[in-house]
Amino acid sequence: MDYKNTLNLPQTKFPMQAGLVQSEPKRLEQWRQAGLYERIQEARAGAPRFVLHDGPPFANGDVHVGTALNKILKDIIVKSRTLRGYQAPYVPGWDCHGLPIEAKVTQELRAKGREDADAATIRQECDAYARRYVDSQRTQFQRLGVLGDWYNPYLTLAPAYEANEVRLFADLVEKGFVYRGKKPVFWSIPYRTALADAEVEYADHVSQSVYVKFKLVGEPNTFVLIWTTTPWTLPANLAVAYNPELQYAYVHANGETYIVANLLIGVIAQKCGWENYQIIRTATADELATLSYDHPFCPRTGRLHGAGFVESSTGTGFVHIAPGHGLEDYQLGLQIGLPIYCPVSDEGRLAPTADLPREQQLPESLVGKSVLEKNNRSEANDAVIALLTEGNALAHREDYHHSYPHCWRSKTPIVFRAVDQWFIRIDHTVPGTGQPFRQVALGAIHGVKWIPDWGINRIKGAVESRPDWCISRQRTWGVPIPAFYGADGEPILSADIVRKAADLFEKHGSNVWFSQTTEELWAACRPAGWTGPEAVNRSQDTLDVWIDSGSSSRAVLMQRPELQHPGDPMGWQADVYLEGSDQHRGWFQSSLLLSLAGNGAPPYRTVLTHGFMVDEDREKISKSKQGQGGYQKPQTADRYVQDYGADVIRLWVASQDYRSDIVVSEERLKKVGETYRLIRNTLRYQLSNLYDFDPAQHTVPGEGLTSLDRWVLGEFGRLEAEVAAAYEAYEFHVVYQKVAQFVAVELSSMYHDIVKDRLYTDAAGSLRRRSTQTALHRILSGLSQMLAPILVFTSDEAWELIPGKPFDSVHLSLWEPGGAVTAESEREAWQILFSIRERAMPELEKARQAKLLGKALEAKLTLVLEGREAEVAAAHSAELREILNVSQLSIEPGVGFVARVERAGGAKCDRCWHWEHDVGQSAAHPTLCARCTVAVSVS
RNA sequence: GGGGGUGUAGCUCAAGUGGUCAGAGCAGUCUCUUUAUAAGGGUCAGGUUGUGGGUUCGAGCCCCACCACCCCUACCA
Repeated sequence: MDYKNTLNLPQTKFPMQAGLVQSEPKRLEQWRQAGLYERIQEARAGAPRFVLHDGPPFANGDVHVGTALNKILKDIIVKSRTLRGYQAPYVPGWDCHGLPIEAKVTQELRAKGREDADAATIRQECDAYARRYVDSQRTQFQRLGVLGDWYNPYLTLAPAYEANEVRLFADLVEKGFVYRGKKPVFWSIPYRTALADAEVEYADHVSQSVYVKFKLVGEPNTFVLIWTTTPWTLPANLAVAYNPELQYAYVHANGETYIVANLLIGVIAQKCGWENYQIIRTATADELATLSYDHPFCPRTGRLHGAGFVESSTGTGFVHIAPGHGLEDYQLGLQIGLPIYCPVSDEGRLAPTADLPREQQLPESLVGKSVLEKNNRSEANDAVIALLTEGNALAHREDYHHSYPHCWRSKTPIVFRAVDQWFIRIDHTVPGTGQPFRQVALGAIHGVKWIPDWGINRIKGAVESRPDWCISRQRTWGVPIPAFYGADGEPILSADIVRKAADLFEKHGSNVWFSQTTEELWAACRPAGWTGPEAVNRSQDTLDVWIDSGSSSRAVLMQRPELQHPGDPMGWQADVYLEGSDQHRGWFQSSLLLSLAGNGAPPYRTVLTHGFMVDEDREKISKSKQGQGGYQKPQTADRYVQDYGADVIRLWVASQDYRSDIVVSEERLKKVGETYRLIRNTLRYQLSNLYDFDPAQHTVPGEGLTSLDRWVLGEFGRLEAEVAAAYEAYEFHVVYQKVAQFVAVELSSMYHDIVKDRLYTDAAGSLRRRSTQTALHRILSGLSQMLAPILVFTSDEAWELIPGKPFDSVHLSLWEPGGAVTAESEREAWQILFSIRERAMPELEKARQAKLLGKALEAKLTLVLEGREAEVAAAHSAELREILNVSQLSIEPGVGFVARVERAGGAKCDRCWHWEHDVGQSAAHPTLCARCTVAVSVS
């Protein structure tokens, strides 16, 4: 007779093969139809709130793996808090304004021959463009298993958002933070606009550096030598700076006399080809202060000034000062009363200005020369160098390799250029505190928790060193700065005006600023009882996009009822912000400054930071490398999802400590795929052995469980507690490590392997089997729950098949970890038993290698034990035999540890494969052991 | 050029205030199983903790220098 079908062999609908790429979209659809996100929020109504505020990605392009990492981490946090009973809403957002979209749209319009499109038209196109990408990115984010309020996100282009952003701006105006000034700012020539610090990327660059002779007035044949990497700024030169702390000397060479810094003489001599130079005498700082020089090609003179920022590491010790082209130059210029002279037009061409008499300015030959570089050369540089050569003012010219700021969009080198712009004054004295805003901000930083803790240094560094915030952009696609200009050209800006504009934006969208006439706008925005000048023009500038996203505390956190912490006066503050570490300078900072200035408090309580994606060589994933065939496939989220499935991607995200860099490689993903299969098979094993288990009827209470089951539940309880703590601390890689280890060791290698015999061969309804099923059921539920934030699809798939579950989705369930605890004495006994097992296994393996036996059940094992081990083993000999999985075990007291293996006696039971002496006692079942005979007759 | 971070077996992670702490899992090897079977069990092997110094009776863990990579920064004018 074939007894195989009398066994309780595993049965389940949970497939071994996941087929994630096909199955995940189905589950996603199931969730969508069920309104899972909404149901979760309803289920947690009244529960304590946990708010993670989303940093808005830019609504352009496909979702990059790095962006996917960020979103997945956020989702893991939200889901894990939800699981623990919090109401954790997730409102995704998108950053919709800005140069990349405007550039793309104008390009498209140009291609369609619509070069004459006006601002309002361009903006409508931009709006449509941004929304298109919001849709496409939304789909990609959802595919990752991220749950949220996807169809009610926050968009920085929404009229209500713009209105609240502008109201926040009004508060800043009211408190005196905002001013208009002419200062050097980053300027993108191709896009004809000022750029924010955060819109600048550093890249390697080769500059044409020149050593230039400035002829001293009244000292024949004597020159001050300056060095610059930007020859095109020389027409703007108004002074020369030296460092009073440095030593300078007169040097005679090639028949001329030069003044340079002592420390640099050697280097300069080599570069300029001074073969037999002589140091004539030192030049004191007092002496230098009296000197003036003739500009090399503009008919004017300048003076020398002491300045601490001049360094002696490179150059000549003298710095050419152009207050219109550098921040330090500008500051020095202000100090000594120089005009902020910037003879470069918006288009990046040299041009005279009204700051100086025309005759003192650049020669006609330079006018119109373009500063913009192509292949490391620019017309302006070439023309200036030609003039210098002509005038015998060029001492040396060489390529200079360094990293230089570039426009993030056009990838061209930016220029520093003084223009009239709107600024936020960072050192503004905060009304009511008497403290400079910068100090207030630094103080507030200490009230926020930064994870990892070095994050505080980053944000402090950013706030300490930042200049005033240039907030105006010469662009169309953005929130207009609601300012006007009077007949005299002076700006008109007040909080009341701005608030009225905000109301207008709220009603009609900010497009009104471009579609209506100045008269109409002024009529709508002019405050009642206005006594100031009347507006004749409106501002054409838009706000820096960092003001957009940085205003989300006002425009989102304070607006949405579901994001408030009821009963907390500061309840609008988010619990967590989570972005890449570059955002210390970016969104973390802009959000902090704006919320502090406008709302009076930081927008967040904890700021979490993650590292960046690097490839297998730990080099950053770069577009250029992609272009050179460095990657086989595009580094988009979708591509990885299509290859591995979202759950594997999520497990990969969880597997690494995200606080440092994240390695993305096929090898790594394949390894994680292995772990995924291990976990999946574990869940499958448990499910498949619960096919006939109804927790309502069959659950065995704690005291009735077998000791082994109590042991495993105790271990599992400890795991749950550790995993819960790891989630709490945002250490998901610890979750991964602990779970993977537990699944591989405690479950797969130990418990599951041991318990197979009971589950398959005991009578289906036997206490021992039901006891083990009780444990499996408990572990399966808990395991699904602790995996749910990471394996969002797989855990739900398993959960669905768990008998008697009280929630229809694991994501709705409440996870209460760390329930069962094994008594200490029982735990100690099991530790001893497993330690004996560990030492006995190799002995069994030796016998196997010697071909004495195949499976352990063919063995009889004799253990010689001493002391406590002997005691425990004797008291638990049945358990010990079971965990060794041998047919026969004999324990003998003795000395030390000896394990003797021989073939088991008796006969092999046809059903359970144990070797027993009681096989054949039943006439009905002559090939069965006594235990199986009972099992067969019961069932 | 400055600031911050990282660097432990092929891969991910561990190793309170320096003292059996060099460990785990995975992958790899050999092997047993056909009652989780495109699964499962067992066995073995793997690292002079980026490099070089130093402090100490004793250092992945403290100090110094250097190297590699990542992030931020500075118009080296």
